[in-house]
Amino acid sequence: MSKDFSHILKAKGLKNTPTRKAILDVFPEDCKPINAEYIFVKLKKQNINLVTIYRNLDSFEQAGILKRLNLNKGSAYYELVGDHHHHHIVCTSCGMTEEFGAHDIENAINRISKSSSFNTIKTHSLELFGICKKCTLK
Amino acid sequence: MSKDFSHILKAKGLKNTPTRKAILDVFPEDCKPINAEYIFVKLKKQNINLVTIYRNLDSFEQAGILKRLNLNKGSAYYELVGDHHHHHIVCTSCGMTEEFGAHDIENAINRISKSSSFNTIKTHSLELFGICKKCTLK
DNA sequence: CTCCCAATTGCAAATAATTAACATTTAGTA
DNA sequence: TACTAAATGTTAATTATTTGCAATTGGGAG
Repeated sequence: MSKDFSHILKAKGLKNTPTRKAILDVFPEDCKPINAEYIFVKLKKQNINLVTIYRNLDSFEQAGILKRLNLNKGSAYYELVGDHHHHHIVCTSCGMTEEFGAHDIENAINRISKSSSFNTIKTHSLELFGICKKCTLK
Repeated sequence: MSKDFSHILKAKGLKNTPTRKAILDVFPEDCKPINAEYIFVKLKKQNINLVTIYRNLDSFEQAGILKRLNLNKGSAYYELVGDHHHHHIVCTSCGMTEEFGAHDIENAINRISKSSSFNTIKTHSLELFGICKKCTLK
């Protein structure tokens, strides 16, 4: 039961192609971040070109459907823009990620945005890096 | 009048080579982040190989002399690890960066680190992205 | 002070991630 | 149904970074 993106695409002036539907359907509801290669492998039966995936990830980010993350993993990871804003903790050993959200951090970021010399702050990225429990035991 | 890194290198078990001194001397005192290419160009008279720069940036990061940043710029930027912990606001139009620091954010991050399922949090990254005043006027 | 060796560097080539150019196809409207 | 801008496929180029290996060198042992 995956989300229907057709009306969102239309609203953003993007055509509703089978390829786009397939790519968006790969994104897990739980917001787990994935990269272009992951989508490519998942859809290899459908013979979708990797270049097309890159282009669409970019379009979807512009359209506000996806958020691009900096997880220090060598490639760009994306997640669905959901209703709850959150950030990630990344295990630098196994790559596992976990979400967190915190109102006080968002409030502080908003305050800093206002006091900066920038006119507009569009987005921010916040990631924590460490070693998860499983990797600590190894 | 640049900082003397020789004793820091020794303490970290790294040899004190002219190449390393030259690379570290390129880093501005004001913590402005720079990338490998920037160092390469600055030192082109000294004919230092770009590969050597990459290798040393990595060594210096391991040694805690440099911090690697995710500024969404396509290449990795580094800055000297100074006494004052801070973060960056990046202009997505011209690339200009500005620093900021905030105790409440650091406190919140420490609290989240403790409440996460991770055993150890080693580092974090926080960046704001927006449009600086100059670029807004264009 | 000299020798030695692991660490460092240079060089060439390989990888990995992403983007560009251009021809072909197709969604969605007229 | 026909048309056109947008989307896709294909191939090749670019950019950032890493790897393997041979040559060099910093800095301690003797």
